Amino acid sequence: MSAKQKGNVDIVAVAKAAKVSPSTVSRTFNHPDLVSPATRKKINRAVQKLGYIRNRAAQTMHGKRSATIGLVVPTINHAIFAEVIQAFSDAIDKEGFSLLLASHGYDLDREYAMVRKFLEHRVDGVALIGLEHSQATARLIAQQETPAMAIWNYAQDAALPCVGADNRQAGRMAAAHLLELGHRDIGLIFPDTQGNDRARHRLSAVLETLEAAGITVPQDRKSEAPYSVAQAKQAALDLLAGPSRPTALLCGNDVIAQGALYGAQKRGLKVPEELSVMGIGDFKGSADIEPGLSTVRIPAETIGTLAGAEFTRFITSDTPEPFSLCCDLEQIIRGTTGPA
Amino acid sequence: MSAKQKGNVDIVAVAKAAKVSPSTVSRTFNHPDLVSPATRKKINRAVQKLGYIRNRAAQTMHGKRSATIGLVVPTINHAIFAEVIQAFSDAIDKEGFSLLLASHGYDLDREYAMVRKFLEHRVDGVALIGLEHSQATARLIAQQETPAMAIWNYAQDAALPCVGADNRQAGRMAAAHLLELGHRDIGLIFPDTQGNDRARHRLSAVLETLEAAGITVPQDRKSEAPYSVAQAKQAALDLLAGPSRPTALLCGNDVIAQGALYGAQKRGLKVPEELSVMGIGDFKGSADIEPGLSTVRIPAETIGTLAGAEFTRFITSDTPEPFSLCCDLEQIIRGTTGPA
DNA sequence: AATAGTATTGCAAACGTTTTCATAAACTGC
DNA sequence: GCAGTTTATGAAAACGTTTGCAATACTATT
Repeated sequence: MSAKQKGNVDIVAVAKAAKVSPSTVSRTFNHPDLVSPATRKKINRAVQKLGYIRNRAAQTMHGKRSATIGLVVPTINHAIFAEVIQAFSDAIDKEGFSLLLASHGYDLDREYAMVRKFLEHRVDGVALIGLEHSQATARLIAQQETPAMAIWNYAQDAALPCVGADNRQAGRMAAAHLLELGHRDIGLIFPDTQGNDRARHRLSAVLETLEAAGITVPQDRKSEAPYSVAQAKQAALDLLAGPSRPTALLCGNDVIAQGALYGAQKRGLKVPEELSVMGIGDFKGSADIEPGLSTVRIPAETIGTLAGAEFTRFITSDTPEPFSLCCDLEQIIRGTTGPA
Repeated sequence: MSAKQKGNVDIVAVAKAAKVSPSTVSRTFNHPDLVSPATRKKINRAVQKLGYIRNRAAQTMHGKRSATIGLVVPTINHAIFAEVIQAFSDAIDKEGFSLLLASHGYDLDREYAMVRKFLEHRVDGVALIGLEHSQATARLIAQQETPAMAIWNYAQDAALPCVGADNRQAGRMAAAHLLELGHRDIGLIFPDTQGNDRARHRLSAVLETLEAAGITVPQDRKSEAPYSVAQAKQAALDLLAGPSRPTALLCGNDVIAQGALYGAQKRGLKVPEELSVMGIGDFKGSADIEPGLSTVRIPAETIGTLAGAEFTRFITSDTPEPFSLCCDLEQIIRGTTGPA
């Protein structure tokens, strides 16, 4: 029927119940074609009866893959990463891998600690967000010879295989859109770029693009806010408080843009007539805000799925070749941007 | 200095380098007080030099804890669960545990598969969302004697230790608020309650509360939408299309409420003057929408943190006693609800 | 200086698998 | 029937730890 006495149902208990050797049981799981159908049936019955569950730890110890992949993200609680995590998780699950997840709160030393923790668990691979990591982290994964990859950023000369998008390009596209609409007095709300190469690349590309158009953004048009709707809203309120106000706000990502939009609405400003708001990211939900958020689409789900698929392929391949994928960006023009 | 030849730096390599026995090395990690400071120093130097990283799989196999906890959620890509996951992850990380995460997309059979997968990895505990699970899942964890807990729901007579809130109470509070404001024609937008006891409890409590006030909600005032802003928006548009429209919308959670709000705005309705919108959950961001969303606060972060803390305590305790915590709900009245 | 106790270390068995090698049995084709 | 294959199984070593037990070295007590 079911539940046998103790909890120690192992492969030899199954073997005994099926009157075969442990080796045969193991083979039934790993190379079913090598064991006769009759024996297989006997064994499966025993497995059922005893409620046997394979012990991955033991397999791992033997040198087989652990069938786990570690993913270290800055934060889970964040529209954009949640979406990649979901997609990545689904993709590797499809290949039989389990996801070990940790977050470091944008602290590269904690990132190192998390990677280390995962290596203790002998993950088959470590995936990180972005391409900026501490020396120690790089050394660790190199030395350990554990497959590693970067998600979210793409760069030709990246030290790690990566699947992501070009954040500089994203910054350029966002700025270009506002320039095309004739805006010349543009406010910027970006997060702290320390340890966040995504934000840094976007910001520098934005500034370069504007400069190329002859625009230098004065200090009082630059504001810093973390990826929080509430704090971005406050930052926007401040930016829009002065006697003169910008005609457009370019935001580090859609969360900030959403906050900025609420801030503008609170100030009673008509968007996009009196103020344009431009985001970057195109998060789930950005399309549904009223008015719909203009932004640069970074295909989070695609990136997550692709990353998971490529990484598992890389890990399971006998002849692994490095990979790198650059996902296309897209200007999404909705209702928050209009002519200056 | 660093990187030794192969990748096979194990405890005996360290032992050799430090000229002690493997047992002593092991003890240095697990019972440092049992080994002399001098020896410890020698060993630590060897560890540094060789870049040794403990092998959890081997420890696990020996019968020690795996130091992993499996968390199975309906979906990651979602405001509300992202928040609990984050809090739970942080809480167990603080106790040295790693998080194995999987999602099942509201499919209880897939949930079973995920739990099984985790048991193969010999997680020290399995945490599930909600109290509704398949028979097979229950049997599995019972038989395996793996600690298990439920997050998000609370019920006195729960089969599992749980940390969460009373979703019926949440439904009652939401309905009560609208009744107090004098609403009698109330539209409902809820997700499919199949395999989702949170939603089911909320909905039934809402209906009971309304009925107790003499109100029966006609079929054409009930709408179904998944937890998606876009689809909820559509559902709201439909509900508000008829010749007569409800004076209030009560939504299954804040994501739906957000969609409903956008739908109302799109219809050109003034909220809360012409239509009240009530949510449940108080997700991150609900406070910042314009106008701020009225809702019933379910303290996701608190729940996650508490759940993580209680669970690890339970797992590591020599004399584990079952636990259960009911987190308080709170009516949060913001700008989307007003008198009928 | 002998004894008892304590602190430190090593030996070896155990944990649950997988896999190499060897063996036995069952087929080939003549 | 017989050598040569092929197929199915088992025995045993290996993976990297932890820990109970035994052995040794040191300390304090008389």
